[in-house]
Amino acid sequence: MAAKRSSAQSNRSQRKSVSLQSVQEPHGDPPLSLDRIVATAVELLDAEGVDGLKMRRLADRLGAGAMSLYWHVDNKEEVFDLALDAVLEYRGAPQVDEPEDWRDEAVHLLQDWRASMLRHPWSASLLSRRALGPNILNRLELLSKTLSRAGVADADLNVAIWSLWNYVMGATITRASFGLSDDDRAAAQQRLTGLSEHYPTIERARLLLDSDWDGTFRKGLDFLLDGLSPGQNSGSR
Amino acid sequence: MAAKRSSAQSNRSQRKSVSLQSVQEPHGDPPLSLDRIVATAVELLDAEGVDGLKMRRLADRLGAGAMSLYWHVDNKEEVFDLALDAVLEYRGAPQVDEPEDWRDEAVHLLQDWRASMLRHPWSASLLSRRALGPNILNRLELLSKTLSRAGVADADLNVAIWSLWNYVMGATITRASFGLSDDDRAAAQQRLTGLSEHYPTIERARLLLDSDWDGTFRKGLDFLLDGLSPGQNSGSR
DNA sequence: GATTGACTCGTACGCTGTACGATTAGATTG
DNA sequence: CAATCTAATCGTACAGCGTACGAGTCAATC
Repeated sequence: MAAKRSSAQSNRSQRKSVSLQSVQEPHGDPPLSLDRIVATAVELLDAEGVDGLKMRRLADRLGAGAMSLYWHVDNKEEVFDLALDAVLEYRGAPQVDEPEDWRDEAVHLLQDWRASMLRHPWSASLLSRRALGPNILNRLELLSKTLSRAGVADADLNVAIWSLWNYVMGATITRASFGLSDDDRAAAQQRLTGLSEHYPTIERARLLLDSDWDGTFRKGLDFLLDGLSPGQNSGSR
Repeated sequence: MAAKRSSAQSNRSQRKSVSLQSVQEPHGDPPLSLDRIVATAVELLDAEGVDGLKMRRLADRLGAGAMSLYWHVDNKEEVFDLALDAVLEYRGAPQVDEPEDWRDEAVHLLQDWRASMLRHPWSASLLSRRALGPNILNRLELLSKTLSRAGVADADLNVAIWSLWNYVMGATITRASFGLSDDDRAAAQQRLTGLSEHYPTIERARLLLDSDWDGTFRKGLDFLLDGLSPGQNSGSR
């Protein structure tokens, strides 16, 4: 009998980030591993949402017993944390050292961030946990570097990063929680029409109705970047 | 025996908004009511967090049997939705019709929004549910009206509202999930110092460390408002 | 007095996360 | 070779959860 390794290695920050790519066995039941567990958890979350992830079901999908998971993982919470970070791996081109347009670079970084999360809508609702996995930190570092190279002073970097982060996270959560499906839009329409008398301005703005979410996100992002770069020529680009 | 009224009235959008104020009985066990249930749920959430809210405990606090709650409420989810909206009631002065500085008004509205949620940190983690309660809608309407009176064209209103909403929600969730306590900050410090080699720019920005959250929020908000009001004089104010 | 409808609640069920300890298989050691 | 150790798996069991169901209470109405 061995002492569960959990406490010995539950130092999660040290554990190398889990990749979703590398797990592709042809058939049979390959041995359990953290990578397989996380990859399957992401599958399950994609298919059934946050409430659909149960330890027994996860184990079933892996062809394993439920309790076998606990050798690799401390508890269910950790599965969530790992799944969230796994989904946030950045697969973009490594930054070059040429100046390039920093603004394009920042926009691309942030749009990709949002898109990655919207591909797995459950990830937005997990954001409230204080999990700074390596992939999140990596994205933050890339963003910081971009802004820094753009000439943002170290003293202002904090504000700039947080503003952009906040905007992206808010937009993503909002987008993920309001429907991606047409049914949801219909429901929203239904909800709002009855109340237009109490909320006339909301109705005038056509809030929530036939919105171009991606375009709205982009426009707002540009506004924010305009504000953040007072020196630049803040055209609408 | 009566048919549960649930389905008949679970038309939540019609139900008048629940107030936290009005529930103050000296002692004894006043009869159950939706107001009391929601108010007590908020208490319990404040004290124990999201995971601390169990139907049995909620009922205990109310001096009632667990199943009695289900006469007033469809399920636990609805308790969450109602608690979230209850906490978002706006207690500010009703808007006057004088012009006033629209920018100050908007800033005040958004700061109050954030502050209201930070007073109940669990509320941030509930944001991912698509619950547009009356109090949220009311705040959105106020914000819309302010922007509209400031001269924002109806066509741009949608973007403006969502940008501000996204920013505020992102900031609030981030602030609520990263620590309010000193222990949390110490932990963050601990986490980051080991990794400074991998994330040098993050460290230079002193991200997450001894940050003035309120000030950062305010500054970023100003940047966003600068971007949103291209016509105005976009001073640092 | 009988009936009704609003409201309360005890019991029970299915499901959850996971503690505990037995079991196995492979490597290491004498 | 046998003995021992370590990593990994999993069956069983338990406490706690949300809530379905139906019986119970009480005031208002006929």
